[in-house]
Amino acid sequence: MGVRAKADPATEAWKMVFEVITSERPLRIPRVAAEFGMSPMGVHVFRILEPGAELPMSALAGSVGCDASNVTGIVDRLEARGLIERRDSPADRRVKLIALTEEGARLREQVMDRLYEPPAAIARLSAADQRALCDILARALA
Amino acid sequence: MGVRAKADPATEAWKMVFEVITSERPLRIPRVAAEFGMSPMGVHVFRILEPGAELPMSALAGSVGCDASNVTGIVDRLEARGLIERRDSPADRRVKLIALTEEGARLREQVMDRLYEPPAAIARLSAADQRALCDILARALA
DNA sequence: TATTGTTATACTCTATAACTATA
DNA sequence: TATAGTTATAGAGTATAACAATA
Repeated sequence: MGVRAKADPATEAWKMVFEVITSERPLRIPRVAAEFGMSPMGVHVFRILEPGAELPMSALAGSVGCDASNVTGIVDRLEARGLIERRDSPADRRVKLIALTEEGARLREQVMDRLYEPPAAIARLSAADQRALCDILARALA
Repeated sequence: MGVRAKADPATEAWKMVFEVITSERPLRIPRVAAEFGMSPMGVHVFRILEPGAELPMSALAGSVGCDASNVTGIVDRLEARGLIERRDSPADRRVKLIALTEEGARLREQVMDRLYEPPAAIARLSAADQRALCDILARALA
């Protein structure tokens, strides 16, 4: 190929999204996890588990993208800290539903605040650019 | 606080950047790494190590954000596959410079192609949105 | 028979500390 | 003395397979 052609706009945009994420050292999720004494997977679980919601462990495994056997340990550790609880499902006695405790819901808010704190790259944009970015990404995720 | 106020544009934008990344399952870097039989850290090293460049192992440790003792193993595995090589530094006999081999440079191109392949969320945007996204992110990373 | 969650196990990745060879 | 890289080691996270309870 020799001299590389300039990539198309989609690829260029994705490259820069990538750069925004990876330019943070340490990466956001491990950093926030360490800050709260949790594992990165614990943070993922928190993100998925909204206050008031109940999720089967199998659903949790699917959402965080790891094996079900792994979820047992992740849930064990969060439950030992009183942040989440296992509840019996009324529909199927095999499944256990996971939900935040009140303390878990309080901690979740703090964790999410840190997770969603915009990095320098985003923060330094003009308000107009930030709003335009919102609009475009809203369409991307629609 | 009760009902949450709408977050400011910077936070909203960052949340959505986050969503674009984490909506891919499995996550991009582990997925591409597995595809090429590498560890995620191997992919990070490839990303940092441009063809023709030579980097001390300590610099590599800093860039990928892990301990120097860890780099030894990461480099060992890539070197065993003939993708990178250790070279003696002419300036300091303690340091070893890491560089891609020709085969490594070829594989790097394939790995980068997969890494920078835009996800569905970005790909489905209009060309105008993609170009606007490029412009804004270029300013974010300036 | 199939599925949910658990346990046992082995493998990978990681950081810490001790070591070597240089500086 | 300090630094670059290595080695030894132990801890955390992970997936696989076998298991118990339930469907």
